[in-house]
Amino acid sequence: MGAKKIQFYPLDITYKVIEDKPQIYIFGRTTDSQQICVIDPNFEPYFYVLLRDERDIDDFCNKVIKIKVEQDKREAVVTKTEVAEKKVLGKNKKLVKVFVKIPPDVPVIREVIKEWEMIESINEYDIHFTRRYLIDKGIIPLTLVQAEGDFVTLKSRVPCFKANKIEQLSSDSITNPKILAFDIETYNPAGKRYAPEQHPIIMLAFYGENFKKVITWKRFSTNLDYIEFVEGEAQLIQKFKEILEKQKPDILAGYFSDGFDLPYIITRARKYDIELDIGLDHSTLSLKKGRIESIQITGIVHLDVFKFVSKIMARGLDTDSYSLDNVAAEVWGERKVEVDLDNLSIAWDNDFKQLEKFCEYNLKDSELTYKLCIKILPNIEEMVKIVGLPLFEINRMGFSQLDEWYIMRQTKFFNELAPNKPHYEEISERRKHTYQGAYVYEPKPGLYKDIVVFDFRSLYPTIISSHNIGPSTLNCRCCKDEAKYVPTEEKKYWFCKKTKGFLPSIVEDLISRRNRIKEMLKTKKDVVLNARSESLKVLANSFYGYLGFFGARWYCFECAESVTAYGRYYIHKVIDLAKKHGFDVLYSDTDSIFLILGSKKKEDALKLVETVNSELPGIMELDYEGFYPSGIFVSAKQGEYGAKKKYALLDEKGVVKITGFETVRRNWSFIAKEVQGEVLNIVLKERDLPKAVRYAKQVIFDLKNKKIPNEKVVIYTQLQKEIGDYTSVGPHVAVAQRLKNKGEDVGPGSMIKFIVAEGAGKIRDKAKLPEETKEGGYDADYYINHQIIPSVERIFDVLGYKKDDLVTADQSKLKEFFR
DNA sequence: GAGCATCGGGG
DNA sequence: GTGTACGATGCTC
Repeated sequence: MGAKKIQFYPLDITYKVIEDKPQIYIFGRTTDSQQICVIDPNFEPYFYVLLRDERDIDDFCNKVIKIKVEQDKREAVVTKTEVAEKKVLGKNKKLVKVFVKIPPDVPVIREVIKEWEMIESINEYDIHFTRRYLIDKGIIPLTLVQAEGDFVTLKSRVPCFKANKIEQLSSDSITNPKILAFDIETYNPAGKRYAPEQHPIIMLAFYGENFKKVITWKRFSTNLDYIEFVEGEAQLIQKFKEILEKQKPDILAGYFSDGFDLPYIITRARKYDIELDIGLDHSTLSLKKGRIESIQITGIVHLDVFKFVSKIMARGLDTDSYSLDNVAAEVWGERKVEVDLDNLSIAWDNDFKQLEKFCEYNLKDSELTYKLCIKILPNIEEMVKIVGLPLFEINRMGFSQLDEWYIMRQTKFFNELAPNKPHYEEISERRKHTYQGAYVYEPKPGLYKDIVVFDFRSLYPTIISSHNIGPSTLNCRCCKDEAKYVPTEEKKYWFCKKTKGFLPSIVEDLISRRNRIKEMLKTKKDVVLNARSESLKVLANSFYGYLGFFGARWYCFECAESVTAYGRYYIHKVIDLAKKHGFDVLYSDTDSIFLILGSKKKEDALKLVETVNSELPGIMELDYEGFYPSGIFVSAKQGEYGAKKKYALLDEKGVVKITGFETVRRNWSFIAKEVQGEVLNIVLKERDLPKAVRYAKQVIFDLKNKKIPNEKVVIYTQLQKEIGDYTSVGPHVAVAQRLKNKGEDVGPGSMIKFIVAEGAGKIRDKAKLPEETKEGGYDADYYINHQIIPSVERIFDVLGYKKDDLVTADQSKLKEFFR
């Protein structure tokens, strides 16, 4: 045994229990590009126990080793105990490391000892076995690992190698993992809910390097060679399996495929009793009960591109919709094939010639998904290498989780014991706890020109690092006498000056690593380094949020409160300096400051940044963010609480950037969205206020005179549950009820279209189906008062125009406001 | 003003 | 899963 050595890049990891022993399975590619599964049978599950009194350790070990719990014809036992030393909130403590046979024994044994009097706490009992393995072995997915052992024969789609030794070899990364993107189209008659139980998959597209394919099962004549016809849906699903088997991708990419494509395929496959045993270990895809969160394929990394885009990249994108179409358009200006999907089902039933176009559409979606995947993969990969968890998991994590698991990995190097996750009562307790947040300098609502914007580079991380903020350094005894208090209102916190804390060390390291990379990036452009820098930034910037996140293991309310206190302190410093230099401060929020240039020049603003930076301590730095020729600041809802983050800016390229306006969602009528966008455009680009007012008034006038086509006033709302289950009946529920009475199939998921029509009573009484409503039959007053006015009210409010002024036909008022 | 309902992504 | 929890916002009562 142990004769052979192989080197490989891990892609996916799982474990199996075989003969009452856990075995780690690591799937990856060898250095010569062969798929492989490396099995490590030598890792044991364990957890830690901290006793109230260290003198009880022997006693505890003697007791715990005797535990036997019968369960499912097997026995959960403690196999051994070890004494370990670790830091618990900065203090060295002796702990007992309790080993069990298989991972599911951990909760069983924990249940037995939970109430023991001598126990202070039980820790690290809820760490998934594979994650535990990666951390303890120091293995980083996607980078070079060496295993010693021998090949074994097992039921598997790839060669298996049993390792008796395994180690991280270097940080060399996998190159060109094979990516296959896919997308399905389903039969979905217009307005009907998605019903995977009823409606078939009619098209399936794949896209990869040198690979394009669309499978469909109604024949039509075509010259497109990538279209392949099969006999029916069952064969289409078989093709799905076949193609995966032949192509052997490392990564299968989809867009919202956790939530749609794969669950749909699974549901349909079940109908035909097709076993979706596509896992490299022949494991079958299945749906778990309840809310589907993710779908994992053993050995093949299923990436849901949408998840990463919407969770991690979201802030870097301007689009407020993360649809494939919008995201692709923003990332590189490419759009989907334009088709009306409502016609797909019609074409499927009647007009086969039309289907070719839908195949092109289908392929294009998978192509966009593929390209998007290529685009974001460096970012996910770098995050994988920094946090140290598998691609599949990193793909689906949010900021707090990424931070938490980054910290978890660091515990090994700092020899820290991980605190437990909070339980129900603790969470609700934490949720109640609030503290003073960031400073906001309220803007005076209005239309402005020549605005310069500055912001602090990584304000909160630099504060955490330079003030040593963390749970273990909070109000330390050693600095009590000469404490330098955090500038909170009551001076109640200080942080240790003598010993660097665990968390601040981590943040400092993140920042300095990033700075080194940024230095390198100055001399050469590099996609990977850039992605690494971005990942480090994301982790560092999320730290403050993590400290105050109710679900965090390293939650520290006092720390979060201190971070914002320092933040307010520093931003005030800048504001004071700006004023001293004669600038008018327009707006400031958290770490950014908007100044009005007035008679000054851009150069003066740049000079101010320099001056500020020369006076800031350490690594803290103010950046020049940009110049905007025009901007409108809008007051928030009537309340006194000012206009928080509600503004639209016109940048130097003529692009309007909107921040904080009520997200115009699909349950707004088209006309409301249209009016809001157009009014902002006129105001910012043309600065022609009378024109904006005229335009809005015209629309209102047109509504009154029923000149707006019905299609622009349709509101779309989705039914979420059975009609009978509603306690409060909204307009769409009332409409749905009538549809049902007519014998239509409506239920959870149905998209209800309605128009608020003329008539008496509540809105729900007036809600009518579009086809029931004659052209112009809508309730103009409703649309004016509940759709148009709310969408532009605040904008006009700023310009000194009240909503009544919009509704009255009196034009004389205009002159008053716009001379 | 609380609490219930919906959106999002996908066809 | 060595498992608990989406987050934000609007509408109705």
